[in-house]
Amino acid sequence: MKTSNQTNYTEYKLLSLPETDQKVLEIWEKENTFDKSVTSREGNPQFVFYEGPPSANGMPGIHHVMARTVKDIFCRYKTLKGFQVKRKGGWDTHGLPVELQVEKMLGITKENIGKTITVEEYNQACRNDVLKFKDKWDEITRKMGYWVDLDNPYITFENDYIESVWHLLSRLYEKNLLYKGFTIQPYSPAAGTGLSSHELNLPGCYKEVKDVSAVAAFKVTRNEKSAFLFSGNEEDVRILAWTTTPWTLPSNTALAVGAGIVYKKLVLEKGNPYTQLPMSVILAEDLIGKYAKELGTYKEEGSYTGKQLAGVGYEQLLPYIQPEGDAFYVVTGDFVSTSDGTGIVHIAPTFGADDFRVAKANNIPPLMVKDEEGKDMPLVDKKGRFVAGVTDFSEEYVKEDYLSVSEKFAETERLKTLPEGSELNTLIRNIVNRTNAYLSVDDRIVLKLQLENKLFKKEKYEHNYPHCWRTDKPVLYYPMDSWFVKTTAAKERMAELNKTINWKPESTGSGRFGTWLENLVDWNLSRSRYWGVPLPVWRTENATEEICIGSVEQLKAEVEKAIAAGVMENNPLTGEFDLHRPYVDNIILVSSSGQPMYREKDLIDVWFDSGAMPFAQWHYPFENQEIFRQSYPADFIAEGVDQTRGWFFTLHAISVMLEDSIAYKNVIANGLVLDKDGNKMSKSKGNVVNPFETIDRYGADATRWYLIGNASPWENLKFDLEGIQGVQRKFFGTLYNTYNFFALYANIDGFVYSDRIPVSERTELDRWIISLLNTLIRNVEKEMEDYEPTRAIRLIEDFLNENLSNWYVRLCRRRFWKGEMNPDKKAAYQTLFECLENIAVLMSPFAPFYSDLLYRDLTKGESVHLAYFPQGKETETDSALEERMEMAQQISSLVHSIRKRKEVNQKVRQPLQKIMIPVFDARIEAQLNAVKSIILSEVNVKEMIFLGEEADAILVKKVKPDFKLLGPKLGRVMKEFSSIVNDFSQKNIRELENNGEITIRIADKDYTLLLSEVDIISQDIPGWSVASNGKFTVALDITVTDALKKEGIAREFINRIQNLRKDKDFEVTDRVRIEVSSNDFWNEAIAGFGDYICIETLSDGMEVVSGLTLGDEIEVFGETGFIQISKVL
RNA sequence: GGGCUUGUAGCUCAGGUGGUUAGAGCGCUACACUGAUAAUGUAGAGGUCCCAGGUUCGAGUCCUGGCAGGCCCA
Repeated sequence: MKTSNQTNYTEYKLLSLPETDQKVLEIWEKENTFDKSVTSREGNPQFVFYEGPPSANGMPGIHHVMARTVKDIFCRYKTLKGFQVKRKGGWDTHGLPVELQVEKMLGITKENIGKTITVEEYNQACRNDVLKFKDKWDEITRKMGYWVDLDNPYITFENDYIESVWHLLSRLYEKNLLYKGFTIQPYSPAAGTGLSSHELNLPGCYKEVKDVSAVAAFKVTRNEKSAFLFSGNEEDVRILAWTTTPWTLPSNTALAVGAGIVYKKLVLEKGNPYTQLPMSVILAEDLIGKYAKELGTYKEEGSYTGKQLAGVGYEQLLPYIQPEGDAFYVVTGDFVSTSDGTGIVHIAPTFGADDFRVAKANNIPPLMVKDEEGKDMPLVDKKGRFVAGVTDFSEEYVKEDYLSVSEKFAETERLKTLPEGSELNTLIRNIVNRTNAYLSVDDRIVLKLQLENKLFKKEKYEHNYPHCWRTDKPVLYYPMDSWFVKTTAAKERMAELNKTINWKPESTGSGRFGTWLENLVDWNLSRSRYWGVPLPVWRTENATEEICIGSVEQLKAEVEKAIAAGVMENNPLTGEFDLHRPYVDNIILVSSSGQPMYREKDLIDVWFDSGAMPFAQWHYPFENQEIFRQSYPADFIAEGVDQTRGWFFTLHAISVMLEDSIAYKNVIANGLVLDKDGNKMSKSKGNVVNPFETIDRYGADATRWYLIGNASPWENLKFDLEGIQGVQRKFFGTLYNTYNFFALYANIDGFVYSDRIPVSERTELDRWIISLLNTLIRNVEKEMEDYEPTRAIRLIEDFLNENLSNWYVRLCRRRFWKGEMNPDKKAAYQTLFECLENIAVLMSPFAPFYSDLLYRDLTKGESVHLAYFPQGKETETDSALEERMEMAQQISSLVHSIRKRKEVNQKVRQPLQKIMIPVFDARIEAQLNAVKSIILSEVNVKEMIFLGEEADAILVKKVKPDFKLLGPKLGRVMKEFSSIVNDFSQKNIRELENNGEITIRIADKDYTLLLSEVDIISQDIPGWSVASNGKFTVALDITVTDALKKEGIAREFINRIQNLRKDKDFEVTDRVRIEVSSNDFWNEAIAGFGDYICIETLSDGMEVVSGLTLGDEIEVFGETGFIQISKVL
């Protein structure tokens, strides 16, 4: 009897993943495991990972756990593979969200900055606030097991970081890739400020408003380009374009059509609906119905695609100001649709982003005038008023909402007394006097069009329009000064290099990112805010001279020059200084001609900050040049798919433009984490998952495993806590049980892993699971190299659950608990040990805590995270063995299904005599023979018989046509053919088998079916209980002979005795004596199988005692009696 | 409106290059097992593969067009 007070392998009472987390975290901290995982790879090739910096001014969410799990998995995996993986952490600290949060906290708006609070105080508040939740972030980082170096992170607000960013900007500047231009942006004339897209997305910004809309009729100029539009000599052909902002019509310089849209020319019988002057109109075919009333009766004369119309010129609609350059013709634009309007869009490049873009692409100039300083400005000033040149409406607000009540009153009075002299004035006077109400500029412009035969339709139109959240007044889209990075200059190169990046999923790279690159516009860097990296450009007031600063050193020198020139008094860059506003704004430099230069007030887009991190995290090029070169570009990055146009883009753009290189070789763009019903998580819905609670409750490993295992990271994840519970139970529970099973018996037997038994000397089952293990190792490696973590996880799960636990351990159980230590037992221990050890390594990137505990429990050595990824050995892989074990599983399953049929109803405990399997293939027969004993013991049957040719006659067979072979050969008669084959009689089948072919006649045509073109399976064996799964057919002999019955009874006894041992809390190793009351029903069975029962139940003896009434009452096949079990001391 | 993406069992997901019984897990039902036992096994029920066309002898898979959800952008 084996006694063992040494416990080599820790046994556990229950599985608690949160406790495991705690325990392992303590060990990691004590042993500096993370450090070691990096230092132990010193001198090995590097795997370069870039951390996309999170912003610590908000709490971490479950989606951050998702993103960071993805990052962590590959860094740990590559460490296992022997790479050195340094992971420098980082914090993103600038940007609008920070500012807005601070403003909310302080109860101020942007207007207060510089007034009730100084820029200095404001920025200090931002600096204090931005790392507010750093502790929480550090905590989640630690708890989730994300290994990243948080001791030396890069922080984007630090001077060193900013200096590197400046350096990059100055290099762009030197390459002429940084310039000042303008772009159309939302602008609030009432507030006098531009609005960010974020501000436009504030709730309540978009409002339903009623504006006057007009369909204007643009008169086509008759020339060779437009000749095809004209039929009569005097025809007046007009292009109809719709607008909801008539005030932009004086700025019109083009008309846009959709290249693929079909347009019609209609000759109107009654002419212009307002003036009745003869007119033909052009509009989209799809929209003709909308204007039935205005069109009246008409004759359709021409049909053209937008493409054909492109290039046709027209007369300027409202010729107040002339453009500089060639304007007033039709162009195509991809944004044109036929969902409303006329299918033709009026283009005012100064007041619409699409307009600006399409005009620029077609070299059409915007309508501009010169301001007092001689600079270009649009026809509307920054207060929202027309310039003087728009004579009819000079200095009038373009939107009624911009007028105050008193202004509106004064204007109304003015309109009532407009001087006579024009038809328009008279009309306006009359209307205003009649209604005694203000008449908007839009209304009056429409009136003017109407009088001039240029209006086709007007109506009040209700639509959604953005409003300024401060003033509640409508926003204008207005050209604003901005600094740009000329990304268009590198567009092709970016697209080209993008093709060398391995994107997961591929479609994000080629689709979302690729098409974005194809349609790239210049990168607008400017932000008119306070907390961010200041644009390092200083300019003279007349903008003739400027300098872009690329280092602190350079700035110091320039300041010294300025001091020498008397522009500045002292140098603020000595001692401690800050490169933020307002300090840099106070620096005035001097130009080479001696004029003072002031800093351009803009901050740069925070996305530039983060995109600069490959350089700036090392304070490159001012320090760490060597380190930078070694860690550029990155091998791997991962962030949410929402970063496609964010970080993924800015990294790529900066790298391509400055280094002509990609910034990252592999990138995973992970999807969103939604709630379990597929809704976006939001505070207002109250469906936000708290990652701290989740991890505390289920453990980091189960959470990580679930996040990755449920679906590929780039799919959206419907996050369901029940899913984590499932992972906990199914995977970790099984693993824990398997380990505990091993530990229990290994401790009893005093097993210690040593002297590896060659796999070739182990049993079939051992060799099988080792073979699968090696296959698993290779496949996990393949998936991980392919950045497919989900597939890898599923492979591990499948191996553990289906193969190791459900088959290997279950079938091998008795090898572990029977008898003394012997080579077979040792082989079983070694095999199970090897499986568990390798699982620990394979799973460690995903479940870093439990895997480490398991690994340490098994090996008594160092952390699993210092281990190396195992070799998937071909020599220990045996695909024939894997195949035949699968056959064994299938056949066992078939036998089980027969046993439990109602008409059979024989539990597995009842031994049965034989199964028969029809086999016509020698190879398969050999395969089955090799696993025969496994099948027999699994299904508790004594013999397995193969029915070969000799039994041919009694088998009922079925023929299955091979569609893949026959389809191409037969073509359209395939269907009929297969139904004939399916209906083959046994005689037909025999003929096919004997002759190797058979002739089938369909529609007077003969077809030859070859034996090789069908699968023959035996479907039934008359008189037997049979089951078939398409591949195998199994017959079970269900006759229970007397001898089998006795053996069944013996096994019932074993069962009862084991139960009682358990009930009585006997130790697994305790030996017992048994007495059973005498009963004719079972005495013979006990006599015949007594030794067997004793061996199975660790009994020293079993006696039948007449009239025994001591012990426990038992029942076997309906017969009752008593059994007494006593421990042998 | 555009780009990308998803739609397969009640739920979460698999389903190279088209091939005739469409799979797994969870859940459900039934049964078995009882020295892995707060575990385990087996079987069963459950599907217009979002819809409509098309290509094909044959479509969950390929093509076209819709519908619905999601993300990003305008």
